[in-house]
Amino acid sequence: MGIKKIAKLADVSISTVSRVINAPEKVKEETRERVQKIIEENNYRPNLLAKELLKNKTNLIGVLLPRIDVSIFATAVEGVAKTLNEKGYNILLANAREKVEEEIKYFQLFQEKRVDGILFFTTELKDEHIEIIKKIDVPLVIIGQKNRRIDVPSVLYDYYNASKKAVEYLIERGHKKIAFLGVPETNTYLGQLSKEGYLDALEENGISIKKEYMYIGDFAVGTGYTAIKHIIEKSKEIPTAIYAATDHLAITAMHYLYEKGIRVPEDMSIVGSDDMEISKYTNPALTTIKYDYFGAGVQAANLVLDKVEGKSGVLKTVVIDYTLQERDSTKRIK
Amino acid sequence: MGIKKIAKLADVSISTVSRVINAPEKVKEETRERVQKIIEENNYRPNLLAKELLKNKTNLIGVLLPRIDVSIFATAVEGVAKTLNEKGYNILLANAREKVEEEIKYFQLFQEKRVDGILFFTTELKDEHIEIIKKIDVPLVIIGQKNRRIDVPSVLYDYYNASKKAVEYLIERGHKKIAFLGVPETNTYLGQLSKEGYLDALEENGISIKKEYMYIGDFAVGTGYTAIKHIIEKSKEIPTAIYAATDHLAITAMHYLYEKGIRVPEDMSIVGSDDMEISKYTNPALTTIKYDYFGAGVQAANLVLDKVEGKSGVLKTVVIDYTLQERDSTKRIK
DNA sequence: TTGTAAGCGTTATCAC
DNA sequence: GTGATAACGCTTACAA
Repeated sequence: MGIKKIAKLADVSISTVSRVINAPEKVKEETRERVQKIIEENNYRPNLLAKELLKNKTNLIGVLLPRIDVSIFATAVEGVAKTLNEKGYNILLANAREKVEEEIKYFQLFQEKRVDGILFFTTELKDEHIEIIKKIDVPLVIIGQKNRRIDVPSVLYDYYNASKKAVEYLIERGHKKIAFLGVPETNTYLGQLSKEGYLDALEENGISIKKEYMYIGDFAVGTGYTAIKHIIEKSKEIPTAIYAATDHLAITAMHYLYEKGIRVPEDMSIVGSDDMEISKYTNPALTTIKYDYFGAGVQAANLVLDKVEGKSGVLKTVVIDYTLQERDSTKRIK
Repeated sequence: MGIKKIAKLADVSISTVSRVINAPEKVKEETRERVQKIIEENNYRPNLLAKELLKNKTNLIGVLLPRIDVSIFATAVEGVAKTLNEKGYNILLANAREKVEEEIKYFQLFQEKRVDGILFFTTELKDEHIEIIKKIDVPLVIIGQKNRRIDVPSVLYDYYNASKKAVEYLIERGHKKIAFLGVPETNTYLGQLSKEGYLDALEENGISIKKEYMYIGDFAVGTGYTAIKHIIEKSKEIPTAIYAATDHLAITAMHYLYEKGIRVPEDMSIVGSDDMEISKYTNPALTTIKYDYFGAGVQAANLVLDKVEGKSGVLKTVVIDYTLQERDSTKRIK
């Protein structure tokens, strides 16, 4: 029992205690001090549940993501956390471990816990998602995907242009035999767009596309190793350059090249995508596309707060910019 | 308005609606189905705030950590999340961005939000922490530190023995000139213990300690680079091996060696500590100490749940084991 | 099998 | 300045 106990001890009504906490200026100094003292002596903390129930406002944002131990999500959440906390909101973290049923479960939970808004990080939008999202009337922002069947603000990465630019960068340096290490296309935005960027860059430069230079792996860390091994073993002509859709792919591919004595960048150029913290320190340092994941988190948080706080004219889709970080993993040839 | 609306629409009392949700077997099938249908038609979700207020139980665990975008924390949180979710608990995430005031603020918030338990990940226990922790009567588990002034269950990593073992491993391979790349000692457990392990290993093997072989950096990613640069430039005799207290230190040190044309392991052996996902793919693959961070999260979650659910005989301190992952970054000499 | 009503800990309205 | 009281949306005796 909280405020009632304090009221009794201080010999005032609960309204006065409430005022001491929320509007101290409305209470006579003497009373205020007496009540304040008792609050501190008893280490009293107001029960926010009661307040939240009454006000129908929790200052809680549900953050749903596939995994937290993947740096692109962790970094974005860092941006989310900073932004939300500055504005007095907190995070209900839901780690769905890449299971759709878990995600659905969490959408229910978010509603029952009466979160003020939802940030949904995902690599895939399935029918089940669409269906439940249509029903939810809590402010929602999706990060990493977009679907025309639902009208929800999104934060997206410019994977298409980034990939195209990365491949053009290699082409400008004389490369024509360029391998592509990708991720599954179920992941519309990264999987599909990075592949399209690669294909269009080749096409626009009059380079014919070779299926044997393309390998679609998954998100497991070691995939790049398998991918480039496969390409090198199966190709008649070994490529002179690699474009990898993630830095994990690039770094683990480099490890295979190292094992085989294929030197980077002398024998093989490589461009990654992500710019993980560690990519600056690979040997050689990896040239890669840098996305502002932290900034994406900040923007997503701001988008959802705008909706929560009823600001009109909310921007619907934010596209996160990219930059090419030139380092030492590519070489000009011919 | 929730349950009341449903009750009216179904022409039953709110208790019946409540029963349909919580104890359907107590309701006549016919009534149950009618109510259920109306619940679904209206997409009704019970308000957990009301229930939590009444029951004084939120099934929420406050997770306080310095940063989420550091793999050792993110991995541990993955373990925490899995364990908590399996048992029906959720995470209120508090990212304190390494500021003590923020941490204090979150301890307050946790109390006001009536979390059932708290998981406190930290690299440092200051007086302010001790003070507030003494006052809190919510079940609490500390991960990464221990202080004899407070009697709180802890999950610790066996940094001392792990470091000693890593250094002994180098000594067994003929190394006597071994550099140490450390982290600040304010971080009792990692900073101090890893240094002590290093010093004791040398001492017990009759190797004299050289100050010039030791460099205490910080947690920034690039520190290893600066550290080994400093040691190599200032030492009369260049060391033949390095033990680094984190993989970040090790990997960025390797990058410096690469730039200088110092070959690993031919000219310099190196052992790290953490076994990050990527460490298997450095060139050469990094020999390092592996800690089970995921398991630490699981154990911490279980500890706090045991306290929350009032199980007696709670284990007070859990020490997380380590293993040495032998890979290709060390060489036997002489 | 179902309904009534008290109570969880607050805030807010209105009176004194 | 201060106090009584209704209300927030639920669960749970207890009564019917």
